This record gives sequence, C-alpha cells and structure tokens, in this order.
Amino acid sequence: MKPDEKSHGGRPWSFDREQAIETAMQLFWQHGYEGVSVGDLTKVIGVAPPSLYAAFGNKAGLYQEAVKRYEEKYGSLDFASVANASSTAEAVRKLLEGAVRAVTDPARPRGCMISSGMVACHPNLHSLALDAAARREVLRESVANALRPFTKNGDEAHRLARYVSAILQGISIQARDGVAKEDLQAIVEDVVSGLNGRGDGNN
Amino acid sequence: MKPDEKSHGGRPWSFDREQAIETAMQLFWQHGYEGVSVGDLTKVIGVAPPSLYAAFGNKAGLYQEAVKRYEEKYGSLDFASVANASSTAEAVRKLLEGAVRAVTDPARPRGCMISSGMVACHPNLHSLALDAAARREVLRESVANALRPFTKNGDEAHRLARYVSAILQGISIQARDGVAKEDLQAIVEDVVSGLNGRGDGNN
DNA sequence: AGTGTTGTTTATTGATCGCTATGAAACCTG
DNA sequence: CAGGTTTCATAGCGATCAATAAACAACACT
Repeated sequence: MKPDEKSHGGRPWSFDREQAIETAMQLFWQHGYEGVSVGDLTKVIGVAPPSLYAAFGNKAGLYQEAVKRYEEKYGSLDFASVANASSTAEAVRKLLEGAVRAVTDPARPRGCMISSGMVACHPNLHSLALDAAARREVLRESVANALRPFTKNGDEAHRLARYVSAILQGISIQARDGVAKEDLQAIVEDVVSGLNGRGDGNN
Repeated sequence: MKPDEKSHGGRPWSFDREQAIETAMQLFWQHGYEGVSVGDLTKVIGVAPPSLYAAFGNKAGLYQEAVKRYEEKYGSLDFASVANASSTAEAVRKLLEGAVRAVTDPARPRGCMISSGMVACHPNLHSLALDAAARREVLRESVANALRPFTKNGDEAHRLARYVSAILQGISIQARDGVAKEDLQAIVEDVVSGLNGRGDGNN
C-alpha cells in the first residue's frame, strides 16, 4: 500500500508521500539519477530505507515518480501564452523566454530535468535512458503541436520543433553551467531575430 | 613511472597506454563518468586494477586523460574550414555541419563528450563538473574566435558563439537520443537560414 | 480489550564501489 | 649469471551500493 490510500487499519505513515517525492525530485534534478544514492535520499527525506521501499518499490520507482512530478509541476512549457501569438517568431519567443525564466529560477535547481537529464548512464540503466529520450520526444511533439497553427504544414511544425528543442537543451545545459540569465535571453533573441528575418510569410 | 618512458630496467608494460586511454575514452564518452566503474575499465582494457592505478593515479586521472584525448582527436570543430567562409552564415554552417557529421559518425559513440558530458553528478565529483563546464566555456571561446572575422566586434562574436554553442549542445543530446543525421542537419539549416535572412551586412 | 493490518525501527544482506598490500614475474645493467 | 628495478597478477581492503528480514509500534475495526 502507498501513503494516503484508504486502509483497513494499520499504522499511519510517518512521512508525506508528496513531500518525499518533491525532495527526491530536487536531488535527482540537481545531481542526476546516478548522482543520488538511496542513502542520500533517506537522509534528506528523513526516513529509513524500508519506508521508502514500501512506498516506491525501489530507487527507479521513486525516480519515475520524481520525473512525473517534475513534468507536472515544473517542466511544462508555457503553451498557453503561445495561443495568442501573432507570428511564428513571437510564439517561439514566448516558449523560449518562459524556459529561460524556468531554468534560471533562483528558487530551483538550474536546468531542465527532461531536456538535459539522463543524457548518459550505466548500461544497466538503459531503460531509464530510453525513457528520458522518450520524454524529450514527447516534449518536442508538444512543441510541434503548439507551433502548428503558425506553420504551413505539420512537417514544418515538427522541423521547427526540433530546432526549438535543441535550443531548449542548449539553454538547459548552459543554465546548469551557471550562465547568466541575460546571456540565455540573448540566445533567444538570436533565435527569434532569425525567424523574423526569414520571410516565411508568418511574421 | 608511466608506460613508454625510458627506464633503468624493469618489467615492461603489458598494455599500451594510449590504447588504454582510447578504450577508457570510448566508455566514458558513451556512459559518462558515473556510468563506468573501474571494474568495467579493467575488464575491457584487459588489465588488472593495480596497473591502471600505477599508470593513471585514480579513476578521475584516467578520465582526465580520456577527455584530453577526446579533445585532441575527436572533439575539435572544423575551424580550418571557417577561415575561407564568405559570410557569418556560411562560417556557422561549416562549423555545425562538421559537428553533425562528428556526433552521428557510425564508427563512434554518439554525441559530444564536451558539449553534453558531465551535465549532472554526485556532489563529491563537483570539481569534475566544474572542469566540464570550463571545457564548454573554452569551446565557446574558440567558436567566438573563429567567428570574430565575420562580426562587427568581439561582443557580437561572443554572443553568436553562445547561440552556436547552444545548438551544439542540443545537437549532441539529440544525437545521443538517436535522432537521424538528416534531422540534425535540418536544425543546422534553420540556424543558417535565420542568419542569412537577418541582414546584418555580413552575408 | 482484543485482533488484524500496516509502517517503523534496527540491523543487516550480498554485491559492488574505488583502491591497494603483497609477492611473483620480467626486464635492464654489470 | 646475479643484483637491481619495475610491473604484474592475486587477493582483498574498508566503504558504500541498493535492498531486505525480523521484530516492534501505532492505528482501525470488532
């Protein structure tokens, strides 16, 4: 059984499941899967190993929950702001400016858990690497969907989305490296000015 | 003493130092520092731990040698081809096309050991992470130098170099994810066409 | 109160981590 | 060959890895 499920009696959980996931997410976000041990997790969460294993199965299970939480609460791009953009360039600017704000938020670990997470790992963790790649693919797909109204066809949307995704990944790595927010915004400016000058009839 | 240094007698090395570094580089390149154990290294290199430690000091020492070798033999961009470019856009195209060729070379691990290496790690390895960030910084600086002749001033070169570096990082991650070479080339096309249309007087 | 259920605590498990002490083996010089 | 030097392979170091067995503690229901 997991915390906060209805039970037929029994000792209550001594820790909040959501808060444990939040804490684990922060650690994995900052140091990666291989950079965080179960010992680190139990120490920071303030709970003994058996409780973690009872709640999440194993380390990978907790990681998956952490990534899920990240996607839901921190990792999503500002697709809403794209809706009322007046051009491709403006739409891309909205997306990228929101991403720059997110990856440089001083209240959070730097970078994006999806765009620059699980880039390389031990062969035993290959399935986790595949999952990470799949999440980047999903992210790219959602970018393509958001940009679709501004493109001639679906192919162009997908192509543009791959370009934008590359920028997101680069911005994420540079944010982790400590690059200043203004420098990341300058990248966005370069992207946008390139799109503006292209003359594709959508600006 | 290290392999291939002149000695006053003694048992010869049973393995070639350069080849050991090459093998280690392949492993670190593919799986990252934390994704490769000393056991993996000794197994693939075909040598017992004490020999590795005698030759390289410790795991991090071998890693540094591996990165050095990577930078010298695999990681450098094609700056020579930039020299005779006729515009900013053409110069950037040369750099990025060379990078796409490199990160998708079927004879090598995918991605770039610098651009998308050591992105996150355990706090104990923080110095290695700093080193990785510094190498990305050096790479960006060399891109700036290469593009300087095509820009109005140094600031513009640095700014453009950061943009190009972000693309390199994105391309590297996507290459690791298995994205097709043509799709990565399409990203380059988008970058170049953006630079061409910008009308900065250098195309 | 008594019973069943569930989570917690404590103390480990076997495996693997990075790394090394020891002594035999293989080379040079004389 | 003998003496000196250096690397080798064996074996194992303490520490940490992810994960768990067993016993205790805290709840709901009867």
